[in-house]
Amino acid sequence: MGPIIGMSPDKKAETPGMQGERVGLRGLCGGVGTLPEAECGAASPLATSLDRGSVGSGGSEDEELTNLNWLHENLLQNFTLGGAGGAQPSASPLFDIEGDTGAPQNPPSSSLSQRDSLKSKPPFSFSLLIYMAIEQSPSKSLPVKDIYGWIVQNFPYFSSAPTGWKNSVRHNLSLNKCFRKVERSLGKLNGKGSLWCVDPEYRPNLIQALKKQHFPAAHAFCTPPASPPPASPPPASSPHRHLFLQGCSLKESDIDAATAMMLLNAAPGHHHANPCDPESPLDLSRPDLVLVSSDPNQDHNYSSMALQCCSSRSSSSSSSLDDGGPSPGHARHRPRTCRAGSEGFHSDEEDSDLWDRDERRHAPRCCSSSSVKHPAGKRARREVTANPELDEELKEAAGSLLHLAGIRTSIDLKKRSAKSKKLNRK
DNA sequence: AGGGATGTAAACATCA
DNA sequence: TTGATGTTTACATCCC
Repeated sequence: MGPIIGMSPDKKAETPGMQGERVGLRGLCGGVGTLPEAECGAASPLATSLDRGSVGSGGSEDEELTNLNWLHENLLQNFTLGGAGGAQPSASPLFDIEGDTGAPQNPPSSSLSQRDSLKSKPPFSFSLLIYMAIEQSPSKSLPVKDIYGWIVQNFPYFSSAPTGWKNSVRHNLSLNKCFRKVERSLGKLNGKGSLWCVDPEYRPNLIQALKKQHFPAAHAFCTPPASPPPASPPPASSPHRHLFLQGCSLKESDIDAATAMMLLNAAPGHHHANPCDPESPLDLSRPDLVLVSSDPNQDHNYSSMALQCCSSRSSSSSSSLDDGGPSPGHARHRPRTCRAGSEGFHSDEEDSDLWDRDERRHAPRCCSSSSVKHPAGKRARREVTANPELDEELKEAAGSLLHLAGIRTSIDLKKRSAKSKKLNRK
């Protein structure tokens, strides 16, 4: 997975639409400062989205379009609606967590071929699938079962696939540092297992991974007319990706926007509250969450730390979603901190910058890590940095969205040509 | 060629 | 007891 470059944190402030949506979600959940599912369990995406009944209504074997279509249909449309329409409920079933809004405006089954395409194996890694599932959930946390459900719903391929993929999902959840286990609240004792959320610290990794999964080939295959075609062969790094994109007729803007959606939806600066933090509801509207550090050292610290740990493969696209630690063994089999229960469900903010990876790895699984903690909001502060790279990405994302809306910005054009040049060089 | 990422399978433990 | 969940290990494959 990719070296992850954190995103500009200003998303919240800059995307009122999303904010409105979040606010809407928050309002739906009704609760603030409570465990995600404890309050929003009824609003579980699964509870609503699975009801849409598009699962397994399979068809032919369109192997290619699957996921961009899916991404486009579900993420982009939602986002654009949410962004342009303010707090309009999403048209996407994925985001239709209002629950009872009836048939989605753009049901996945609206297009036969599209639906059919959903029967193919997604080109996303399990990490990304899990990430998307979690991110699509209103509470930003899901039990394993709901993750299964989300995957099955959105990728019916898995509904008929051998159940080994579930093992893979669990394996990923356990193994991947990007995901954190969150014990269900005491008030939600029914139901087995824990909630899983995305570790905000690693969210950029996942975003980057998602981006990398689309961008290179997207540029190769879907180069916009404004840009010269890449001279080199498409850098599709895998046959699967290649296949997947070969039939892709999506415009680059679609792909960009898809990524943009994810970027914006999941940027570190996004500041939807940490689902792992009982004190931190999904409240994007809280201006106090946007802590902008004026300390360049902090910024650099964060940036360098994040970039270092996230780009262990020298900004190639394949650094681990794990922290990119030096030791594979360590990276892969890190002891997971137990954010368990009401008490163990500690905020990510408590994770320490100084608590380096090794310490983290060697920390006891169930940490009453009160001794090594950060003051709350430190992460938020450090993530809201003036990292120009993040800024660029955010601009790019915004440009993509504008482009999707038919508005081509100068930034957009510049970025695209720059991208094309970059690709040509490669 | 080697390392890393990813996928898959399996064993095992825990818990409802 | 059973099934779901979670962890860990091992191995294969692909890509850089």
